[in-house]
Amino acid sequence: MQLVSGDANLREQVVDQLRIAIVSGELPPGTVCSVPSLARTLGISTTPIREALLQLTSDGLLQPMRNRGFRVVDPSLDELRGIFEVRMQLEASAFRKLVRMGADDLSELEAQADAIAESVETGDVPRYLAADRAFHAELLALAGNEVLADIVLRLRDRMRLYGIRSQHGLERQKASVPEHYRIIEIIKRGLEDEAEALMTGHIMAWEPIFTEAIAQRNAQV
Amino acid sequence: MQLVSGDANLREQVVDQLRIAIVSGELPPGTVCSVPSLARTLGISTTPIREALLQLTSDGLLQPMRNRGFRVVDPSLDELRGIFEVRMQLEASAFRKLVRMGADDLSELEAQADAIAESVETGDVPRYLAADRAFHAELLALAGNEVLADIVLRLRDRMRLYGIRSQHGLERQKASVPEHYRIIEIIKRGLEDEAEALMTGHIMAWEPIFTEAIAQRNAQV
DNA sequence: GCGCGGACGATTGCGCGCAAGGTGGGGAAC
DNA sequence: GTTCCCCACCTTGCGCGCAATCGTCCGCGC
Repeated sequence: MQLVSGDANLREQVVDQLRIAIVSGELPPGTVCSVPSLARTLGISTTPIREALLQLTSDGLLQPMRNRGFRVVDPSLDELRGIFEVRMQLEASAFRKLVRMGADDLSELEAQADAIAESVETGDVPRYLAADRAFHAELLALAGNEVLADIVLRLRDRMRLYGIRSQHGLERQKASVPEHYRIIEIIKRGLEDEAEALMTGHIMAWEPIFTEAIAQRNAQV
Repeated sequence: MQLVSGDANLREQVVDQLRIAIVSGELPPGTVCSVPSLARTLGISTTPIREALLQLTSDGLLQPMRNRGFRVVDPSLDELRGIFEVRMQLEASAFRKLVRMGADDLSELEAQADAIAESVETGDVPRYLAADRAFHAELLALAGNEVLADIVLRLRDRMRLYGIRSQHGLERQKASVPEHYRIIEIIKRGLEDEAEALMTGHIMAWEPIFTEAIAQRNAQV
């Protein structure tokens, strides 16, 4: 893991890098991070490390082990199911609300949909993830409930993305491309009846992929 | 504000105390807290203070002002509406699911419902809040989605309780007593059709009370 | 061979100092 | 009186050391 000098303060850099390392599987579940060891590895002081680990603990990615360090939590199937259940409800209802309200400026959505399509074309998985996240963030912002948007985005950032590069994962990425354009079209035309079903399917299609990936991982261990 | 020696570490004590002070209105919106000033006030070092303020910032109760301190965020009506919208959806569907599944042990719920009734009887508002929170926490736990339960409880802990002691607030407390018993009865009898409406009403009945309280406060300033 | 105890090592939580940076107010200039 | 500039104060973010605590491992006794 390497710190990039993008953000100003060290704490946020550590949070971002560790989160990526955890959700991508680079830091497998069960790995124990400690404040002093990470400080040595990254060549910085313990203070921003400690603050970052506390943040990730609050986010549900780490769990503290008294005087032993912070352990990367096991992504249980129950947790995954719980996350998908909440996301499905909130994003579907937010989308339906957005379709009912209508929206003026869909250019950002269109730009991100294009970025998603290009990423799938070129096989650029990190860019796909970033663009997909940005697309849904914009969608949620348009729906006009910041609290809901914040919750959903945090849930996204908490999910392990183990199956993303699998055969099924790549197929799902490809299948998601037209769905994003369809989402935009539904907003433009105000097709409220189609909204909920499309969004539900769009989200839940990922569940078996992640479930399978986590189940495989658990079977290995 | 005073630190109680209940929890072990100072950080959590500070978080809890500050959260109570903020949601109760003891620390009005706009108040600026700084790490060194709070450290002097509480007579402890800056480190646990700083960690607590970062936590509350992440929870949405404070917002950092570069080199000026942490400001208690203004509880906008939009935010309140957003919180209620999410809570309504999640708690109602979780309750419906629980009624469908059924539950074995409702003794904890009954105990908390009794505590709620007693608190209203004696006018013990803090105890009412604690018991009501515990009741709904148990309800969410029985529904079997930890992720959802965590989200809802965090939203509860984020809401300002300004109107709780008003005339309408006290009336609402009294009206909520039979509703809690009714909730238990609905689980016992598996009355799935009544579940969603009751829970929605039970939650949303508070919205105008808090809305009014916040609107009044905003009008004063 | 097996169970137990004590010491070692590592970790957390907290206290504290310091450099960098921004805010606001007071004083000077016009 | 108004405006502008500069300085002093306060803040954040980070580095670092220390006491208390817990897990672990090795050696000793049985």
